[in-house]
Amino acid sequence: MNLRDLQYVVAVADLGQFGRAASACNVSQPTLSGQILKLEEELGVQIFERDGRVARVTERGEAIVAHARRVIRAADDLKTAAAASRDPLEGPIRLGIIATVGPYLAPYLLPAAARGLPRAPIRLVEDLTGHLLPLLADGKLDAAIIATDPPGERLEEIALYEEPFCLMAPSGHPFAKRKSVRVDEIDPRSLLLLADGHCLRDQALDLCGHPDLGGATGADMRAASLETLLHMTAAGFGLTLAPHMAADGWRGKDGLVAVPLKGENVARRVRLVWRRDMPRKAAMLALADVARGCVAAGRVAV
Amino acid sequence: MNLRDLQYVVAVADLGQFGRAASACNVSQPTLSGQILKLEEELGVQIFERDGRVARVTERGEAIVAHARRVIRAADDLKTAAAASRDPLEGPIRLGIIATVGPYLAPYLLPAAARGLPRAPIRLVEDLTGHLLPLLADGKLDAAIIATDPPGERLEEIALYEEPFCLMAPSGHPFAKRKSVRVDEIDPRSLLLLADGHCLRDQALDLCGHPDLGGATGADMRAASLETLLHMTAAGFGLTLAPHMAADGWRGKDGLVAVPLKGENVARRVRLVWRRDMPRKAAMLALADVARGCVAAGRVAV
DNA sequence: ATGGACGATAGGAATAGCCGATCAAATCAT
DNA sequence: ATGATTTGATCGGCTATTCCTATCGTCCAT
Repeated sequence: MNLRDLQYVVAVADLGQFGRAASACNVSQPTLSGQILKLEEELGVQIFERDGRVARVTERGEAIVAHARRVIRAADDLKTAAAASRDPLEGPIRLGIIATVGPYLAPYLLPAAARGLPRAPIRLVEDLTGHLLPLLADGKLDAAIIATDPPGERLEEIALYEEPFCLMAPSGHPFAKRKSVRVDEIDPRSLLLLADGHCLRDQALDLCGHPDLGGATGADMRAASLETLLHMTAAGFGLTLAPHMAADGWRGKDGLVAVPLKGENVARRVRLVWRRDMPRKAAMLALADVARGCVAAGRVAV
Repeated sequence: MNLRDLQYVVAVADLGQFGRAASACNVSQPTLSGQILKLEEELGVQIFERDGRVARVTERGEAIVAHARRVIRAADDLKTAAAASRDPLEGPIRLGIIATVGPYLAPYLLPAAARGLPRAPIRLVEDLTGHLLPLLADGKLDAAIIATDPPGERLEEIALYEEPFCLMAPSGHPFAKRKSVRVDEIDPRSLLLLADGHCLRDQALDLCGHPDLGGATGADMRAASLETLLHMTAAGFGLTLAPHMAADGWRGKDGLVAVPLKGENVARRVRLVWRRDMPRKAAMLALADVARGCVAAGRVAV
């Protein structure tokens, strides 16, 4: 058995074809075929079902493939650890970030990181929490910035900042003139919400209640971005909860007013998370420092 | 990089010498030296410090070695998974068992397992919980039978049975004639205890109090085995808490009486634990069934 | 039926891994 | 101090593995 063979197996499992897998691995198709055949014989398990069209993973093969992924991830970690032991702050950091933080933090974070971590270029991936965490677990991301409790013990986290929510109301709205609004004053049916999967959607529903009403909110919005939501709010379609950094971008613009919220937990905790096995903890801590610096020094948020 | 190279690294780290490591790996010393040298160059990290006498792991090497162990364990798991996918119930099970369970359960468990799991011979390792758990984590054991909560999320467990404690008293003792004794009636200073590291010692102290007195119990015993303790008790040196299965062995013998205990938590929960990554869960569940069968069917315990 | 896509097979070339023999440095015993 | 011993590195040659190109068989779609 061999690390390379396992990479071949994973490639076939991912791409569904021997030929594609071979070119992805930069070897010829016969080479890959032969090695996999040999491995199957060595293990006594047929991993793939070849029916001429596609290569499917057999039921017994599934376990093998899963373990192969684990081995490869561990080997990658070893290489990363070796590189990190030269200089943990050197080498690219693949950073996931949720869609309701990315647009507002990135413009500050990226330049700050370029200064604070000059040898560690940041590659940003913006997506939903539910998509980022598997990528993280798979070793396809080095870290992620999210706003919910990370699941399980396999992840390590460090808090970046607390970000209060604001109620966003069109300027004509009765709330627009208020100093503050209590969460229980807000009619959840008037709330405009993001699409499923955005943690901000769940947090807004948690705060303003009635998640049991299902999707029966006023406009029944499933907006793909916070900006869409804010435009809709300005146009008078309803109200929105926005994190402070998003609200800040609209300060001074016409048509939309940010009103502080009163109540329990009217803030979200934004944190940096990474796999506990990831060998560049020093880089993670440095990145967290940079991010905290953005928030503290800049005009950004809380 | 290669799985074999990583095995070489781990062998050197474990044995402290290139030569020994080479023979442990069944290769010549020049081969092993060469491969490790090549790996060090490839990773850009000097893993070992050669000073002519011993090969020490460098500080930067420590991380590499730790990751290498992880890779190898994952690869071993893959092989195990392959074998298990043929028949999970085939192949030896290396089973750790704590010293206060082993002598009483093993005589029933081993024959029962030989019948219930005929193709999975049990290799029993008796030791303290604190020694078994690292062996388990290292993949040097497949499972362990312990009586405390397993730490962390990396282990999976299944309860086997609840085993009440009995107060063991010499036949002349006032408690010997009682139907039952409350734990708070027992003077902890009269308790004979096992050596440090036995969970039963801690459990006895938890029940009868005064762990803050340090070792100031009556006879200040640190017995290595429960049998020693029971003999001491029979000889009148004090009292002992014994799990039901151990007490049962003395039933009918002169000089020692087992008295049921009253109170909270006067039982221990014996369970089977294994690494979550271990691919033979089916064998674990079958083994647990066998063990439960011993306890239920036999005259053993509760 | 036929062309195209896919994987298996065969034979030869390149590479990597291995061994025995030997060398250099450090340690130990006299 | 000095020779013996131990330990790891180096060298030359051998072997096994891995890889490639070319080719074939099979299945599917046209």
